Amino acid sequence: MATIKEVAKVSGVSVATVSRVLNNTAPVNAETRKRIEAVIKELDYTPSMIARGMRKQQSQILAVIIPDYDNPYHIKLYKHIEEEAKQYGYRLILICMQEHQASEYKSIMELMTRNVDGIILSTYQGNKKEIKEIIKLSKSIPIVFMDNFEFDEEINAVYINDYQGMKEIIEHVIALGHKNIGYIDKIVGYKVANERRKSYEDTLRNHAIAINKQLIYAGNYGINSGYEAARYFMEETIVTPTAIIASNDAMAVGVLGYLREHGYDIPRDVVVTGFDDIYLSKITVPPLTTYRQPLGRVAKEVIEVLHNKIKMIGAPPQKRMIEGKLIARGSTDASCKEKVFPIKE
Amino acid sequence: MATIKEVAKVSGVSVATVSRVLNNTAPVNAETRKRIEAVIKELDYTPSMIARGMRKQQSQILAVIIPDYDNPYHIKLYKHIEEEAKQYGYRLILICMQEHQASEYKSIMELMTRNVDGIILSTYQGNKKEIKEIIKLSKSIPIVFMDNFEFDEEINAVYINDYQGMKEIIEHVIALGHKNIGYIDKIVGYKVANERRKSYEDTLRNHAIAINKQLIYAGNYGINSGYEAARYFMEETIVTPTAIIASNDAMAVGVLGYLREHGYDIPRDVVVTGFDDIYLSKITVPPLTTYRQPLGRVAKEVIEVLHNKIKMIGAPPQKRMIEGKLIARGSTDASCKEKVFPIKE
DNA sequence: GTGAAAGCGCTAACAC
DNA sequence: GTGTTAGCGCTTTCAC
Repeated sequence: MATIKEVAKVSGVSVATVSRVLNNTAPVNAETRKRIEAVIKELDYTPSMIARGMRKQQSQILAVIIPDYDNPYHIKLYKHIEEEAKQYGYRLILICMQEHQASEYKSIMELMTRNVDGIILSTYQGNKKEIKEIIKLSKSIPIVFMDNFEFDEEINAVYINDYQGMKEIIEHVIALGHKNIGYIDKIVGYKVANERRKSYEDTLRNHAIAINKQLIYAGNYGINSGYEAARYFMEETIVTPTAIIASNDAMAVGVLGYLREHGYDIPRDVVVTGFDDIYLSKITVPPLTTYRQPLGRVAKEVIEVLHNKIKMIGAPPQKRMIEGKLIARGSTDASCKEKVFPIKE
Repeated sequence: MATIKEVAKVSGVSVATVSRVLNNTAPVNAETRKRIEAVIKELDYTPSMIARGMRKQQSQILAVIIPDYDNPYHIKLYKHIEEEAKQYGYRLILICMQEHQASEYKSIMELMTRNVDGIILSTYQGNKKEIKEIIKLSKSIPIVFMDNFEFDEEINAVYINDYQGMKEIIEHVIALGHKNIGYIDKIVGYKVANERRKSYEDTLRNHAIAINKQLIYAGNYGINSGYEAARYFMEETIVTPTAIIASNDAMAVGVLGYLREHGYDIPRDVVVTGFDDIYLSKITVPPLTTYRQPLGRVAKEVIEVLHNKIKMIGAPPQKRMIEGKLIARGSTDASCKEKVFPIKE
């Protein structure tokens, strides 16, 4: 790999001048510029990002921290973030907490030693104490939270209107005539889980349906825990629900798995809903009613907020909430004949 | 972030000595070492990987290039690679070609400017000419190929025994009494596609079944193209196949989607098989017969080969082939009552 | 066993 | 409009 020095030598100028044409940071004689550009092409020179990063104390790399590779939701989010980040010239490091002994805090520290320019934190794993630490860290490195935060903290955050989303789902199910509505939660609830859960309870109450604690099951956002939840609802509760609301799609897939395995007809015997609208929700049998998160939009906001923060070190913290959309499919509505294939996006 | 200089100052030694205790690169007086270690802890100092990288001309970062985020196969592979890479202290950059206008070649060049230590190339996108270029690049940067190569090239490669895998699948289907066996290929065939296709043809021939070109459909490894293939087989071919062999799981999912949509009973009317054993293949209705790739093992070999190459710059190229395993499920065998949930791994 | 100093490839003052 | 130079944080000779 050629260096700036070689380019300078071959062009018969100083490295400063080469740097100037590279960065367009000061006027350069047109002739000289042309000559240098020719040499650059000739030597196939590309500036070392690492040296540049060393000098500028930044790397043009962002890190995305997610809790789980198996949930297509996170991968889809990552995909959109990557696409958006590219526009600004960032590369991404993907970190999954699931695998790591290390805490999110530790990971962020390590990322800082790599001069990562910013961090997108889309996890729901940390404990309160660690979140506090991370919020402190966010004074020294730009971080956008996508979960794991309280509204009153001074942080950057981009998130879906979970409350509204769950409200629409519950009202959809109530409108179908259901009263015994099981709910699958996430065990340790941070923002996402809290909002959805609160919405479930409020909406039931608003429709004069009493909340039955027995119809709330603590899952973990994985397929298996949805399966387990369905088993619990069908085999162990006093009142068997006729509707099962999973607080994400992956768990709903597990619910469908159990119900199918045990001969239930969906939606006749039981209706099922998810949340997120990952592509899985289209290929299940029947396809899943869910709440669509516009992840393209989310990613756009995330990168915008992060980039602002990176450019203007003192930029005020931003919180942006994004609306999703109820998607009714066969798991609640037998008459729904939405054409599933070809799957778009 | 504290620097080595501050540590040196506070400890009352030179940066060289601090560096020595950091890297254990020369004997240091026990007392001095202890003092320095205390200061390191006190200042919460961690060496800047970027400065270290600058100096040592390496970054402890590997890049993984995959063709597609939507196929869980690649994500699962990435997951295993990350886990393995961690043992050696590497971080990973994930690049998906699908999104990028840029070619694989361009991406690799860019990666080089970031001092990436090595590259894992698990794509099937490039054209012959570009592959040649990349093979040239592999002289200057360690690359492990997982597809897109010819056996006789002087490169590092880790791959599944695709030929054997497809052979087992086809023989399984033949044993079930099928003779009209449709096959869904990948359009531009590099190694993976070539091997599977060749195996399909050879195995048919070995069992005295004539190859019917009309029963071979060119897909693209995506769910939708499987759907399209099934439509083609069921609506357009003269002989309608009673078995559909998809050369990966994602396409098989699409096949199942079409067949279900049109009221076929699987496996009674048509049997379907995939390849890879991604988790999707367990949650389809019915679960999918497929060939399991031991990706943990694959990742281990990949990192081993790559790391050797990074450590010993002149290390001879290595090719490692790994065996998979036929997994028969409900899509070929109605009697198969494999318990799907909870999904393991 | 330890320190001084060069240098990795680049950018940005500062001179001219 | 261009060159010289310092320095980003680290490792690694080379002296002592």
